[in-house]
Amino acid sequence: MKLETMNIREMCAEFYVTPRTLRFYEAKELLFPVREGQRRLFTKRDRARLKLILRGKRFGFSLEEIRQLLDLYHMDDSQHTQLSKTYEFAKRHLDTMEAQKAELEEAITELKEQMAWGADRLNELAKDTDAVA
Amino acid sequence: MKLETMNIREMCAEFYVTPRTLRFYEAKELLFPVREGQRRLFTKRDRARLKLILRGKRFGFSLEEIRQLLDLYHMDDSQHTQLSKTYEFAKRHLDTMEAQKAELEEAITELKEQMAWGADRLNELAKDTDAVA
DNA sequence: CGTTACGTTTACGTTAACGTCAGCTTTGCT
DNA sequence: AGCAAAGCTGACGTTAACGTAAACGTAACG
Repeated sequence: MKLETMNIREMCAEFYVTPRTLRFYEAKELLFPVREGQRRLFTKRDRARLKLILRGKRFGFSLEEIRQLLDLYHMDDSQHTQLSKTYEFAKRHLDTMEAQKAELEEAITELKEQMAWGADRLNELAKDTDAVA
Repeated sequence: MKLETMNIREMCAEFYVTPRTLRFYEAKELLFPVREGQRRLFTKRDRARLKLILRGKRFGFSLEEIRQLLDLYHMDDSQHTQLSKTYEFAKRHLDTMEAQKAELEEAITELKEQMAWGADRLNELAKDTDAVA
C-alpha cells in the first residue's frame, strides 16, 4: 500500500491537465504536493482537492473562490480558529449553487422548448422537399 | 407603445452592466442595437439576448459559445439554412447542461455534508466554552 | 452661445489562467 | 562514463472579457 502518492505525469493522465496547471495550482496554494528531492509527489489529499477544483471550474467559479472553499473540505480538528468564518462562506456558496441549480433547470426547460420548435421547422422542411420530389 | 427601444443608460440600469460591456457585446456580434444618428437603441430582441448572455455566463460558458446558441433562440422562419446545424449544436449544449445539473446536485449534497460536520465542530466548541465559563 | 450631459470611437491597460520556451538537475539505462 | 527522459525554475507570451482614458460629436438648457 505504498501507492499513496503520484508523480506529476500520473496526475496529468488521471485528471487530463498539464504539468503547468498543477504547478500553477501549487503556486496559488490550491495544492500542496510533498517533495522527494525536488520532484513533486501528489497525495490522496491533493487528488481530492484537484477533483473539487476542476468541478468548481466547471461551475464557473474562480480559482480564488475555490481556494477558500477547499478550506472547509480539508479543515481538521486542530484548526477551529477560522471555522465559523469558513462555515459562513460555505453557506453563501451553497446558496449561490442552489440558485444556480434553479436557473439551470429553467434554462433547460426553455432550451427544450426552442428545440421542439426547431424540430417542427425541420419536419416542415422535410415535407416540402417530399412534395417537390 | 413607442417604448420598444432603450438607450444605453437604461440598459445598463436594467441589467447591471456597464456601457463598455454593451458595446463590447455589439462588437462581438452578440447584440445588434439599431442606430438613431450615432446613438445605440436597444430593442426588445437585444434585451432578450442580453438576458440569455448573462445567464450563459453564470453557467461558465464563453461568449463565443453563447453567441452560437443565440442563433437558435432568434432564428426566424426565413432562415432555415443553418437550422439543422444549429439544432445539433443546441442538443450538445443541452446535454452538457444536464450533466452540469447532475454534478451540481452532487456538489450540493457533498457541501451540505461538510457543513453538517462543520456545524458539529462549532457545537462542540460552544460546549467547551460553556464548561470553562 | 457657451457649457453641461450623454454618447461615440479609438486605443492602450488589466486580470485570470494558463502556454511556451530556455536553461539547469536528477534519474534511469546502457 | 555518457546520454536521453523526466522534472524543475524562472520568465515572457497569450486569450478572454472587459476597464479606463483621451478626444470628439450633439442636443438641450439657461
